[in-house]
Amino acid sequence: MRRSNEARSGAMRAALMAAGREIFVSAGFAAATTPAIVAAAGVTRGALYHHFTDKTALFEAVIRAEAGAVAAAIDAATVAPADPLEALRTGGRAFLQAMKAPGRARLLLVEGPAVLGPAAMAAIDAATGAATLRAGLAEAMAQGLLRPLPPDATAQVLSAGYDRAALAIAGGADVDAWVTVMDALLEGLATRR
Amino acid sequence: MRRSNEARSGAMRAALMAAGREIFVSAGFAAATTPAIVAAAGVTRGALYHHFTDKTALFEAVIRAEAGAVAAAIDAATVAPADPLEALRTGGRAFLQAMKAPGRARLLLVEGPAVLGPAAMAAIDAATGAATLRAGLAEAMAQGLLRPLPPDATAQVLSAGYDRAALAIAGGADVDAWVTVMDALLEGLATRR
DNA sequence: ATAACATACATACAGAATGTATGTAAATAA
DNA sequence: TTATTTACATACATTCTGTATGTATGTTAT
Repeated sequence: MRRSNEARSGAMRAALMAAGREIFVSAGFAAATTPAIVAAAGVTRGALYHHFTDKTALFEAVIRAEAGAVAAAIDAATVAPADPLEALRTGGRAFLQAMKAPGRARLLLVEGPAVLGPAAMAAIDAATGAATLRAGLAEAMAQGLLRPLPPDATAQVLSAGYDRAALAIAGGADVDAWVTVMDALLEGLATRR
Repeated sequence: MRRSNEARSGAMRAALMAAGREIFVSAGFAAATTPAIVAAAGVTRGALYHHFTDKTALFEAVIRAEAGAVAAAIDAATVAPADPLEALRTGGRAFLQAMKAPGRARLLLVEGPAVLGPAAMAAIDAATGAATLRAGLAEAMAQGLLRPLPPDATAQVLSAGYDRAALAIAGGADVDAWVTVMDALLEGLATRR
């Protein structure tokens, strides 16, 4: 069985990331041991430390993949938005839907900020989805649909609300109540007619 | 020098919690080693493991103290509120003020949820401050000052916004922008007149 | 095609941290 | 005062992390 190095590396990285995701979710980053991870992948620690500088680097790769998946799901859901406000509501719902993936909320909202730091997580989010939210808000404000407010802080506060909703839903909470509240929040920020 | 066991234990627990807080803040829970903590307290690991079952138990004691301090600061600031809505705004500002204590935002909002879990942190918050916020919202809704919404989800979403604000401020952000946004959020949820 | 080299991965090792077990001194109880 | 519990220190066993080293497989050049 002869495989190119590129194919081998790609498959190995994917296998390590999948195993890492599994252990990180079930045990948390701190209790996720590298022996457990490589056992789940059916390899040795040599492979892990060949492809990733350390346990944190593997974790970061997993986080980036998760963040990318969420961003892709939101992008796919917000094609052809009627208006910026509707786009925000739709994007929010798509976010909550995407965050239902098992373990994803814990990875992106709890472990990630603790392990990589809030700043690094913000940078990852910015590279993926957060910029879209901020741009959507700014656009809605420019069109006079939303009250003029500091766009950065507004985007982050709304994002924090959606994050908390995602965590609650991951914990078994009812989706509808949270969608209701988030929609009310957005409507409250809309200009009066 | 003769001291009662109760006094000894109290002083030792306080010293360990102070040293733990210091190291947890500077290094994070994972990188905070028990040798470093007891060195900062000027004792040995024997004292630590006599008073706390493990490193996590010490951490939880520190977290509970921090949460209690925040709750006390909010309580002190919200004596004699004009109306429920004003109480919410005042409480929010007091929260942001209290969260300026160095390292507090990281402890309560980043490390705590990761180490103890979001559920345990919610329980700690509930025992301290979160119940007040929820009650304030419910009261404001009952008086017709706020739109009727699921009180739990609403309280958590607002709390998440204030949390994010506290983290941003801890990271050096300007307080005013965040107060503006949070006040706008509350005003948006108020009933129209 | 084969020698020379690089890449992929496994094995072996050194250091450090955690939690426990055990030992000693001080305080409380009998 | 003696007995017993409490407070703390020291010593130990286990386990994990990251690195160093070794081997096999793939790639490049002559």
